[in-house]
Amino acid sequence: MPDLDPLSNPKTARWERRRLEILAVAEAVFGENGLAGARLEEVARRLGMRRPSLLYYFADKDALYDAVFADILDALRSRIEAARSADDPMARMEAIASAWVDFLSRRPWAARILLRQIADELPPRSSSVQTRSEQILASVREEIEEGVELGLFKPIDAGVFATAIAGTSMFWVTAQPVVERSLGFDPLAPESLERFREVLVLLTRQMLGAGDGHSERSRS
Amino acid sequence: MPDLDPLSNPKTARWERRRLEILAVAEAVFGENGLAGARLEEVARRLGMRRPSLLYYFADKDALYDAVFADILDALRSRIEAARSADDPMARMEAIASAWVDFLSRRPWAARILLRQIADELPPRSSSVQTRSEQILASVREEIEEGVELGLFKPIDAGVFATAIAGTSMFWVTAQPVVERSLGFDPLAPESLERFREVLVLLTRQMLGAGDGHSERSRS
DNA sequence: GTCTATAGAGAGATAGAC
DNA sequence: GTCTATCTCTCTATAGAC
Repeated sequence: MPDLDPLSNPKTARWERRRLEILAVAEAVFGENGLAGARLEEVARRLGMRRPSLLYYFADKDALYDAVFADILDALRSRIEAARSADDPMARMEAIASAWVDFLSRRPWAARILLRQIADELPPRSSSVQTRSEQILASVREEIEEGVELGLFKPIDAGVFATAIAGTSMFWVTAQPVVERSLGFDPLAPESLERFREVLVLLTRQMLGAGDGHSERSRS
Repeated sequence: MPDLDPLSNPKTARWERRRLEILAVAEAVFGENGLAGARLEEVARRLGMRRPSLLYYFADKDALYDAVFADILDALRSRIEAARSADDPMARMEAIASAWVDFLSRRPWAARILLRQIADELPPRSSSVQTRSEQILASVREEIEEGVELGLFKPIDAGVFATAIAGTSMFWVTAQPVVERSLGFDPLAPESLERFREVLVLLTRQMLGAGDGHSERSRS
């Protein structure tokens, strides 16, 4: 990330502001089209500037994408950390699950970018990105391990849990146009989101072992 | 789909065989790179032929992609239809959920292609593709509605259910490299898949309202 | 059917004026 | 800082020989 040098210069405030404007627009364009499909021309157009001007702020297309992605992960991480303030472990896990839906539904382009990142299977583009992803995963794992140690959670694999919550949420938010067309309702409407959040919380409790009150050893 | 004319010609058998070979390779290349990122050069290379030869079988890149996608949906649909043969409604729903994981885990490139298709938010590329998607969704909805009418299922929205099952499964299969690196296990290993399938079946029962044997009208 | 050769269209990146 | 002009590369698609 050659653009992150904290120059601590004069005029840096205006530069930083412009940078953030570009990031916001780029998030939408990358979200709509993916990295390969996105056009710098389109980013510039929406900002009312010309293509080469973008490259004054970001070294190249990849650097711009990396900055967008890092920004998404930072925001996500801070949401998740905030959700960890609840008192008991199960409430924390439910809050984490809710934080996911909240974040993704308010920032749907981010959901698409994350989804494509998974689908592209690429190793994270930069080590800073990798670090951020791992921090988020580590938080979730820590919470689960704590609950397990306290005897409150089933020893469910953290990977299974995180995949189920993250995958369902991302898919829910992202599938909006398809679902809306096929089934005649809008997954991002407040009622739909609320219903979905309930399902997700149920899913969380189910996976972690606290059902509706009855635990279940009756199967397996 | 200009390639689908059932010419019923002589020599058509060989032509059809070659077509299927190309489709299989193209599925992998599109799965790895996405539509925009895939290179026809790479498809041709893996087949030991040259780029223009591909265009003898498929009009252009988009037509090739559409054929790959249609093939995936056809295979998926026949799996799901097969899963509907079980006796009671809940067993059918569990079989459908299992069919998803089975299909996706055996055909991981298809999972990526489906995932990107969702992320790309595009209207289906051709009407035949749209028809196929809707048939699959309709099957799931029918099953749910039947169970609801019989009083066996909660009146859960079909969209919520399908999204949760499909999203979790696709994400599980696709996130393989990321999860493997971060958490130290392979989501496609048989044991992992089995564990995941159990979670998915639990999730199915939970969402549809049949817990561990106790149905609950106690809610709503 | 498959090839070589090539046309043609984008798109990213750079040079350099203002 | 932002622009115009342009270079260069990559990839698709076509023409036409064999």
